[in-house]
Amino acid sequence: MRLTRDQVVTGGLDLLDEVGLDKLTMRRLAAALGVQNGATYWHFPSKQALLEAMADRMLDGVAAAPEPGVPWDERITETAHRLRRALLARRDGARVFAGVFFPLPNALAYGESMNATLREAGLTSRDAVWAVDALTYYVVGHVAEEQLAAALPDGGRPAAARLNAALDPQQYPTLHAAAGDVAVPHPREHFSYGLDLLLTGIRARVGGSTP
Amino acid sequence: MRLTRDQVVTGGLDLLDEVGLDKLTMRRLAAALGVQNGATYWHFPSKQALLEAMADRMLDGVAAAPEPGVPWDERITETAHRLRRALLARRDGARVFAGVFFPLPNALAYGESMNATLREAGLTSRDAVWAVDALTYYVVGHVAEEQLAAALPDGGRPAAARLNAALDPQQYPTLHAAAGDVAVPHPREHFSYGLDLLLTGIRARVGGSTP
DNA sequence: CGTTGAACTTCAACGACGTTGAAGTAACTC
DNA sequence: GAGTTACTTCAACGTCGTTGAAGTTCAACG
Repeated sequence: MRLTRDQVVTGGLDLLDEVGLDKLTMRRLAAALGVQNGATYWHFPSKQALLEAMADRMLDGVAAAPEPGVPWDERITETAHRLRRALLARRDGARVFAGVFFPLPNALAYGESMNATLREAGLTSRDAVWAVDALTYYVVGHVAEEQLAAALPDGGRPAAARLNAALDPQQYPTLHAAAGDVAVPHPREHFSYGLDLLLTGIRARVGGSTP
Repeated sequence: MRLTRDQVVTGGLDLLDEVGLDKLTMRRLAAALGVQNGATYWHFPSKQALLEAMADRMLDGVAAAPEPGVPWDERITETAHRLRRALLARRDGARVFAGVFFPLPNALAYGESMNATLREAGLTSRDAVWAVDALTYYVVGHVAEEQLAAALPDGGRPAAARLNAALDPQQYPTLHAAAGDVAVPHPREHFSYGLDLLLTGIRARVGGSTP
């Protein structure tokens, strides 16, 4: 059976879901594809190149088709949520994405969509680029932590216990008091809160001077 | 010559500066410490445990001693900049920090400092925790990218050329137009911009209703 | 001082990993 | 059907994190 480049990417993503990024191995991938070890190296020069292709595949459909009547801040919110869902859809998706350096087509399309929306809203070129950066760092960081928590053993019980044991009320009074809020039961609300902080900041830049 | 736990951590950080995270190896570390391969495993059960200790060491002094007269938003800004400088001070510092799961003493002290300041400012317990999360994701993400760019070969020239080649003006018009802003010459200003977006958002939550 | 037990190191190995290259096999082209 | 390209197999190289048994150093105690 011959392999396709696309089959390798798909197999990589399926294997990622199954075993996680740490156990995602070229040998394991070859085995999952029913092929010998070196075979994937015909389609990708290195594991890193494969991971980049996987990352870009994950971002399929994240770039928003600009809907006409929707205000800019809702479009930003929608795209940020789309990116979050795309990363969340695959095990360790955020870590895979964060490990990729070069901007690939879907990532560029995402950046272009965000950037264009912010330019329309009235930001300068420089401010738009920087605002997209801030938004993206936030989304990726948040999802990475979501997925980390999801991957903890026993639903995070031992980790939570270890944290509570470390939270000495003398040294860390407000954290100790907030322990119930740290064990997050509402990830989507949590995500939206930080996203809204950024959006409020951007709105202030838009509403102010437009030189 | 006997080893100390602290010597291993210090040696690890020095080696990190010298060779970077990818080439930071237990064997190389042992060699740098003038010791045989297995020796470090007496002081740390695993490489991950050593990395956690290194990460916490990096955060020494980041938690702000609460200065009396300074308003809350300036204290947040100051602490965020301190975290950035601490991560920036070591090669791949942000990546090392991001790879650590459990909150260690200095990380907890940082969280407590941020959280306490936001509680004083008037945020609810839940909002304070979530706002600290957003701030921290932003700082770590930003520094990770700063250090990634700093580690590019030839000062990033080939990477910038590759990016410009990929930035088709038809598909990515606003990104293409902003190409000059993407090659960031002012990292500190860039950092402050995103940080101010978040602070503006937090100020709006503080100034509004305080139920 | 001499001995004992703990603290620490050495040494050799295990299994797994990414990657490579020579040799083989299948598929398309003419 | 011959030849070339496309792809796979197979065996290996070097490196990695980690382990465990055996050795060494050191401090404390009798």
